[in-house]
Amino acid sequence: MTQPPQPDPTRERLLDEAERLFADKGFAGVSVREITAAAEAHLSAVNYHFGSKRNLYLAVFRERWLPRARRILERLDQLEAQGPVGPADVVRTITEAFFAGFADDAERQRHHQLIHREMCQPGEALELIVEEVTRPIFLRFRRLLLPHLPPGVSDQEVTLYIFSVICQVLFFNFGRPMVTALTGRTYDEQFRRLLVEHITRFSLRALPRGGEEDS
Amino acid sequence: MTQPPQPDPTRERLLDEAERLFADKGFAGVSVREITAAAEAHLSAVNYHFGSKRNLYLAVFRERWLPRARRILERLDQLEAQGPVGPADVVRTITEAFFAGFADDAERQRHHQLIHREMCQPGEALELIVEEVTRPIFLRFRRLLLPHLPPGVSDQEVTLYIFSVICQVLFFNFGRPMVTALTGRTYDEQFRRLLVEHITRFSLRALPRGGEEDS
DNA sequence: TTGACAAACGAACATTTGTTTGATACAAAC
DNA sequence: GTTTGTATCAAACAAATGTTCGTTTGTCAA
Repeated sequence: MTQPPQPDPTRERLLDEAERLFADKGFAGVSVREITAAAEAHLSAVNYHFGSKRNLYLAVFRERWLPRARRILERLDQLEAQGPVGPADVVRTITEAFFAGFADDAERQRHHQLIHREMCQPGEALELIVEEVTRPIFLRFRRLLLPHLPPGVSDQEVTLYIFSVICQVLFFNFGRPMVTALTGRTYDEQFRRLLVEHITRFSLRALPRGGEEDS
Repeated sequence: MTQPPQPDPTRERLLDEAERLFADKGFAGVSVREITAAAEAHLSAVNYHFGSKRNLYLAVFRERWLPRARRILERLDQLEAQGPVGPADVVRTITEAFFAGFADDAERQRHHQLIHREMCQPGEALELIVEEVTRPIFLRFRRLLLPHLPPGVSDQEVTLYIFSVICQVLFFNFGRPMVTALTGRTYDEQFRRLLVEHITRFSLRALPRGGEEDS
């Protein structure tokens, strides 16, 4: 009674294992045979279900990555729906969404590794991401923030501010190996809370204050 | 009279083209044949001079990437040598070093793409980078910053602060495709100056002020 | 001339690569 | 039963992969 939505088990398994392996080793670093073996599917299953290896890669973004990213977007919509909120709520919500808005630690890691790789080597997937996720996040962020900014702040300044907030969230997620190497700390629940706290406070202190802008 | 240092032309050409191609397409995305063709060298030249493809990759980091990164380090040493400086000078110097401390735009792009890829998929090269570059930068940054921080600030807080500054510098460099897609701006001289200005002001406003720390 | 050495070369090695083809199993529809 | 469509399978394809081998070339020293 609880399994009506099982459209195509092997197709789903292929997507799962492909996402895991693509995140781990990149597109060129994984072979179709490796994927099909991990998914316990036949070698030709990839070309049968997706047409080509590259199409499978794009399908991972369309059918796995984007839906997850849209959940982050929804959090901002929920925040916006509940009436006027302070800048602290805005920054904290978006930061927490990136750090806690996933099923488990492995999923969050895969998610960020995938976009990280795509930013390394911009392809068709990055256009999808920018238009469907990044730009909407920017729009909402800006809309939520504007009421709390002094009148003198330019659009450009707001854009750069948002970049500086988002880039921290991204970095502390996909720069994990470096953060761990330099701090010696593992990404346990406690450390994640600390990071959210830090990014929020840091970004709030840096909020454009207006009046001091010249040169 | 101007070419005494030419130890091994083809070896140098291999390193040059390998760096360019590895930065562009990643380790697995480039073939030895592609590298040797670009360097106008023989196919077996890679194995002759470096032993293997992976050794060539590591040689790129050791003989190209690290020396360049050390020049950034030297800028901090010069700043430290010239006596007491304010936090604005510290942040601005390190930011400018990452944005302007390269021969040309292509070199800066390659440089950041290489480390970006290595952070994506940590390998032997990342250990080199962390120990030889990242950690020393952190140490100098901390040393230069400490005199200007209120007494209540913890070591951990300083570490996270430095991360948040550095990650902006890195992001605006290797997140270029996304920044361009969202702002529509190209990375010309004017925009780079604007970014340095933004990161500096943003980071200075966010400087830990002490006294407000609890919970 | 001879010897020694580093570099480049041509050619091949055995794997691995993504993709294609044709046959087979199996279900539901007619 | 027959047909139809979907999924899986074995097998093979041509192309590309990293690496190795033996030879040749050029250069400097004895």
